[in-house]
Amino acid sequence: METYKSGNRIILHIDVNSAFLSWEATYRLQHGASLDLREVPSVVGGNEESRHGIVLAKSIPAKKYGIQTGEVLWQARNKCPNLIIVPPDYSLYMKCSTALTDLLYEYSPLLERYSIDECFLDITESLREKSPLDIAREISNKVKSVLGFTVNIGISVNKLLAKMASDFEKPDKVHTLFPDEVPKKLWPLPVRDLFMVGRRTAPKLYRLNIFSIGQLAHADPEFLTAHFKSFGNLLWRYANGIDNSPVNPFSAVAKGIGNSTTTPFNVDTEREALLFLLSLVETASSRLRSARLLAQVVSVSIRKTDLSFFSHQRKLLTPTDNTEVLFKTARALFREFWDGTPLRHLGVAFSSLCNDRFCQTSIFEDERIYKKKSLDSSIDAIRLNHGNTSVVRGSFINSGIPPLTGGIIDDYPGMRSQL
DNA sequence: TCTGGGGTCCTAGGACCC
DNA sequence: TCTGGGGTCCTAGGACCC
Repeated sequence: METYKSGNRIILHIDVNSAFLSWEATYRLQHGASLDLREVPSVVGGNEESRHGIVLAKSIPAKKYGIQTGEVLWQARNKCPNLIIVPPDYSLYMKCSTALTDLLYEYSPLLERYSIDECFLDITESLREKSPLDIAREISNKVKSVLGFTVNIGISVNKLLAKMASDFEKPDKVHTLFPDEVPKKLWPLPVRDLFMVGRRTAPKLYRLNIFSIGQLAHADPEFLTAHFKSFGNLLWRYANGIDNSPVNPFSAVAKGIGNSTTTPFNVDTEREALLFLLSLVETASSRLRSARLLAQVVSVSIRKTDLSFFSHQRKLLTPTDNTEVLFKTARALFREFWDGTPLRHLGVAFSSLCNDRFCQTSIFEDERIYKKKSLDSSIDAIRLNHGNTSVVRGSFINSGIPPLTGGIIDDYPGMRSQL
């Protein structure tokens, strides 16, 4: 039986089951642990003392207690008193993610890394005598035997349907969702399950008497456009399984680089706020330089203790990767819009990026910029060779504020909210 | 004693230009 | 002396993803 037609592309969506938790469990088993975290109620969670205490990933037994990703840890513990909580190890997760993509490249070069634990793979040209289901099962078995963790794989003719398919029953399952299966497999699902229907859009759809994906698919596109603008049309197309976006192996080119942090304590003085901003700029600008990028837009964001969020941004005359220039811009922005109320979160982001070899530099750049550049690159090199704490700005000493804030993860694609 | 940190994309309004 | 229309750029905010 052929549920796919020749002429269609065949796309797989590979999704690691409970990624952080599976990777943590696999690593621990390989290093002598006797307990498999996946088999007991457990979560990967942040540090509660520094106000990072939320659930980052949960085991399936933990899910049965109603524990949800993003939930605060004390709530999770209330739901399950003997919950095991382990801290995250992002460098391990990056290694596991890379090991997965290396394995997938054996099946097709048309691989798009969608997030740390999700990939799209276009296997149209790799099919030959095998069926898509055969290849998916082969990949699934190989990942399990070679890497030790399980994946869900969705198969269809486009990325949207493949992604929806991989979200069906878990873990360690392969599902198809070909266009002729859409009415039976996709349309009965709650509309909230559709990709791009989030916590704000779902209630708006309910008010329009749309509760299932099928009801959305059968709604009048013009009616949806009237309520949601162009987003309404996107929703209608997704509900009908329509998506023409290609698997893009080059999607990893960064459009923005940012660092943000929830501060361990409320920040209510400018001095402390600026130190946090500086420590964020230090890591974000060093990521910029190691990716050989310059930024032309600097933005600063804050979150107040009531969780309200504000941001300000400014475009520079000349793109730069210089820590001092970027920090001074961030400082000016912050001073312009902070009203002195206590903050629980600060962020810095750089965008309008361009390659440092092809960027237009200003004719007003003077010689001092070369000294600044060489200072930045010297500090980067020392930190690389001797650790991040080997060179630290004096203003941080005895401040209680870390001199560098935010992870330095290179060559890692960001997430896109659309396919 | 509230909810992390990394992203992308879209929209609306204002400034400014011709 | 009273005002059109089209276009681009910039900025803030809000939605979504994992």
